[in-house]
Amino acid sequence: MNGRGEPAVESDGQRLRRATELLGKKWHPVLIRTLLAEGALGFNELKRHIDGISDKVLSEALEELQDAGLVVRDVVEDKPVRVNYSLTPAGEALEPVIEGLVTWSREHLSETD
Amino acid sequence: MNGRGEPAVESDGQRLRRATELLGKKWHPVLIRTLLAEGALGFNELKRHIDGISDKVLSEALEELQDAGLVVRDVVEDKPVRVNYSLTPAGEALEPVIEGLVTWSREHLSETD
DNA sequence: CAGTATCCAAATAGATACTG
DNA sequence: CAGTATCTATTTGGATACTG
Repeated sequence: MNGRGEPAVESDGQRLRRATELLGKKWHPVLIRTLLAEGALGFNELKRHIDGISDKVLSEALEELQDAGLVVRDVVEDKPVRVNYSLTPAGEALEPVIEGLVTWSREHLSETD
Repeated sequence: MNGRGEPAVESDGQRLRRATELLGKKWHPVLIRTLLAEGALGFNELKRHIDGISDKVLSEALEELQDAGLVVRDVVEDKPVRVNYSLTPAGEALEPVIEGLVTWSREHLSETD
């Protein structure tokens, strides 16, 4: 099936691009790493962990991570409402990849750029 | 030493950011992956492997990868001159990380975005 | 507490044409 | 073959103020 030369399934190259595009966003890696280390956190809690991020940018980043299926948003109906953010299994599965990046960076990226 | 709270060495967070910033550039991962698979390649050769990249963008990307210490440029004095690009050990050390990303993407990133 | 709305600046990428 | 020069478009990130 599929008459012309178009690949029937997504290529590794495309997959790699989508993964690096996602992790290349300025705040995504540190957000994921924080949730890996701390478990579920509320919006402002997360914000305090990150340092330097604005409400708007945090809000956008969390939306993107939800859309990608890495983070779940859980609304706890209290007064005032509380919203918890935590990783999905897909998000948790990034742990070895992220640690690989940290290790690679430590061993091969000069500190003086 | 170092009186105030500034970290004496770069934190893992900063390292992670520098690594993902580098790999988050649109063409860097596929460039690295191509050089991993093919070894040394000339400018136009590399360009043919990539598909869709312009001279300018390829040229800039290669410069950035050299500056980061992942790629070496080797000028062969022929007529016409030939310039080979290949990976440094630091570049080659990315192989498992990149394969980890591909695998993670295949297993956890939905194809329908 | 958990966000939105605006407006703005900078970084990134691409098209196209030209050079030694 | 191996690039550089321009100009433009798009994407991303940030400051600030406001809302339920």
